[in-house]
Amino acid sequence: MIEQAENARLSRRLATIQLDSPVTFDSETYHVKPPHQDQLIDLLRELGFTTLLKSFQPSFAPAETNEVKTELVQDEPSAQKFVAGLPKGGALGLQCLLSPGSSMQADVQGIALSTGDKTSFIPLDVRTYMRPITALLHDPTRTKVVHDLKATLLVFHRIGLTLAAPYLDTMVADYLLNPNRRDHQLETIAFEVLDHRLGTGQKENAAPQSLFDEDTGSREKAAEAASVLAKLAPALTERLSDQGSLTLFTNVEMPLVSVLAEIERNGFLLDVEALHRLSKELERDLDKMIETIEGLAGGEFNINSPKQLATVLFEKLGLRPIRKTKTGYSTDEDTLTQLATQHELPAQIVNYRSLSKLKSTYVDALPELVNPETKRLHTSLNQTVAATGRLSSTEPNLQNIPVKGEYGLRIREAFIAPAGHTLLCADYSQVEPRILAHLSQDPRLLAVFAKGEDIHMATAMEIFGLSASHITRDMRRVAKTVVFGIVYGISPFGLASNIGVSQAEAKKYIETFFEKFSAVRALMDRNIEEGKTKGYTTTILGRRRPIPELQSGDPTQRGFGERMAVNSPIQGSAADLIKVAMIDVNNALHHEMPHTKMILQVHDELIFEVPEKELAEAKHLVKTVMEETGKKLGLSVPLKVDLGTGHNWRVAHP
DNA sequence: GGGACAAGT
DNA sequence: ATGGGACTTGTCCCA
Repeated sequence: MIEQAENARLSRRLATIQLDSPVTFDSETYHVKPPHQDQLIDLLRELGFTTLLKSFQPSFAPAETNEVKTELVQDEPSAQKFVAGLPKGGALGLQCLLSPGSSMQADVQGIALSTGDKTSFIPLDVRTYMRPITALLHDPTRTKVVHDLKATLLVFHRIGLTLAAPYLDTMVADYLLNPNRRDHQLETIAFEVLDHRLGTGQKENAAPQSLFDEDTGSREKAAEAASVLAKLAPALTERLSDQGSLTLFTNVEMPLVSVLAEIERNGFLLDVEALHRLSKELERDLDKMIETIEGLAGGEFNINSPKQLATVLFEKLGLRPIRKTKTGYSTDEDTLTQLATQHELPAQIVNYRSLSKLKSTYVDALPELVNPETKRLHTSLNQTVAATGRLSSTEPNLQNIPVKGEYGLRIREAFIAPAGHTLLCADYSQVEPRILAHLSQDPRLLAVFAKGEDIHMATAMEIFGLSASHITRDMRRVAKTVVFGIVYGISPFGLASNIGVSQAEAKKYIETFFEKFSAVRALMDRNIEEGKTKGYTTTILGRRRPIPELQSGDPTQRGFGERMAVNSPIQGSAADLIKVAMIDVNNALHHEMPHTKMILQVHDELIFEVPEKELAEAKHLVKTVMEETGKKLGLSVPLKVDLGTGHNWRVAHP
């Protein structure tokens, strides 16, 4: 509308202007036309513009309806009739209908079950008719197809229901098929795989039907989802099989789901009182620091605002900016450390920032997340976020609890074991370098690990060409950083800024490393080459990661892609490995020591809560099973697990 | 809602 | 002339 008025105005104006060049103006050309629906939807989905996609979806609602014919089951005979009428075995779609509210507190109002052509909805207010249904939920010949299985398992557990394997979680399946995507919603998958527009089945303001007397729309929606789930199963299975990920999916990712649910349910005990005391202490320290800082700055300002800080540093105090961000001058730690030579203020800011971070993110935030019923901290371990195959942790993120600095360690101290129990931390020692050795088959690296030598010492000896007795702590530190850099896809610049040497010096280290461990260079070249020709990289268990950046014309983008191509197989294989270990350890614990509970995974580390009496036994079991995982997966190097124990995470950390 | 920054592996 | 380590999540500021 606005465009039209604008166009008309413009046409009139142009008509009054004498033009020298023969430009024709046709205002029609400038009219905004409706988008090319299908192309737009495809593009938005490909780019992961979920919110935009949703905003477009309603206007594209197709004329046809996806309504699913559904039986309502609310007594034993009808339950029996439904179950008896189902074809034997195969996929059973399951969708819970939750009461409104957060997933942790929500109640199950009912469940929809479907084989694809037969669908039923079972309200869960009365339980007398549940027997045939629970038999169905435990039928080992039926694959339970669920979207976000972990959430379903958690909710089921709360209401005393169980769901037996085998499972097919469509969310996780889609993650293995498209690990770069952030969005793995059922709606998106259904549309892409089945061309089915979910949620269009129910009409707006549908009149209540006699069959579904309450909340008709939601019940229909659950039924439709269940039916779609059943239909997705064969298609997703085929896709996974085609890309060589079906074994990973079936033998690792699916069994892992219930392990993760269990970890989340177990939770971590937190010493809230200790954190409260720490908070007071930090507050005092921070107040003092604010005074000092404002004294040095010559006035009040918001230290938490990088923008205001930049004004103080670079305008008021006239310090020379080191580098720019998109929006202004950078004030990150690296910059401030450099500025520290010119003025007292920057060092104070660095200090203030680190304490302020600890206080707001951990000390004050963690107690708020303690579940009032269990009195414990229940993180969410997400299986479908990290593109490399790692897990991620949210609400709270327990994978980035501080480990450095006095205050950082005091925070770890607040993660405790209950009376009569102790924490057991089991840490894979240098998994990534070991995987590097395995993937590259570099003879020197293999030898180092076979002999159980110190990898960083060994590389230091090679890089500097010295015998063990001549390697200083600093040389070992440099070697360690070089190995890390190699794993991440190194550049001389990155390494140089990391170890504080010149770029030329860093380049020399890298070159020497590659001379001594030439199979490692060959591996990287191979990873990049494979990424370029196939479009994706793979891990030891066949996990894929597409790297479209490798095809980019932009050298920066391509460089980025090359580093991902180097890092993803290593980081991803490490993720594969620990996932297998988690499943095996959990199984062993269930069989042999049911009172020892796994309570967290932090990428290469597993944490357990153990009754003190079982500690010796648990240590042995955990270490053995974790180290056996390497042999099980055919690794060319032994795996080493370090153990630590104690009543809090600080002392238990190896 | 995006950017800057900082915490972890 | 400037920029090149991977993967995350949470907090804060600011438009």
